[in-house]
Amino acid sequence: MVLPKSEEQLMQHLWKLGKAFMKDLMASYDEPKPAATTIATLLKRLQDKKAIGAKKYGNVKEYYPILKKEDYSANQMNGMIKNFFDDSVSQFASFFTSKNNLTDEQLTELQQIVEDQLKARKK
Amino acid sequence: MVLPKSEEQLMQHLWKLGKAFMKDLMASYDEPKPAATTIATLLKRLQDKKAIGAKKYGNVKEYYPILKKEDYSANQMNGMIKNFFDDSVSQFASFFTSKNNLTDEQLTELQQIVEDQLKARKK
DNA sequence: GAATAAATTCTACATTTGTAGAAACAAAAA
DNA sequence: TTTTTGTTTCTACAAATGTAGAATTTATTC
Repeated sequence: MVLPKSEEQLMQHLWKLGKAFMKDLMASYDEPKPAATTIATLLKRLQDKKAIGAKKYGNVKEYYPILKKEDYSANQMNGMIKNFFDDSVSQFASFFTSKNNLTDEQLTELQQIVEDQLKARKK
Repeated sequence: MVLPKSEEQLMQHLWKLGKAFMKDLMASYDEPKPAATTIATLLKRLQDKKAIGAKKYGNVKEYYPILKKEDYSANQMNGMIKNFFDDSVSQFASFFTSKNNLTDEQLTELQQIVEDQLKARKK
């Protein structure tokens, strides 16, 4: 599933909140906030796509994500890797570590992560 | 710069080719190939956006990327990190290494890359 | 219970994206 | 030099996306 930018943004808020009412979502937008009806439209579209669900309380609904952030981002990632790195993870890794996206600390942290990961697999 | 899917796809072909005439681009699409006019439209739009340039040879044009793949993908990547990993590169790295996107070999390779990178910086 | 406020549903519309036909054009082939 | 063919330019249009007003529905407050 690939969502348009505006819907993805809303999903980000909802993922962060876990579940939320209109007002919570509204609150999570920066100024200048979109019109409530704009958010409502996006919520409707996301429901149609089954990316989110809603539980009714009176006239008000509480929304919650159905699509998992992990799944969605893994997807995105794979798309990126495929398109920008010829499906070669190492090429990706190389790019990712060289561009000074990372501070020395982060790089050291990454080293640790990789090590742990390798250790975990050996078992 | 964020490009729509279809334009990005065309950019991928052009990045791979370096520079290309219509027929080269056409050739780089899998079956079922889009209509030539479809590609032409995308080329036009990309020119308007200054993502590509063209040199005229008679009635024919040779196209070349202006937007660099490295820049474009770095952008994408940063967007992903910001949106999906709270701006935390290490969180991203962690996700990235754990998802079994990586074989043991690749992970070892990454380890090497990180190490080299660190070593290079120490200087 | 009437007025107010928030959320929802319905409707609308401009812009962007995906896709391509028709016409014009120029290079190559016959 | 006429025909053919690939390319470009122009035009078009449906679908998706971004944005929101109007009307309606409830819940809440006076």
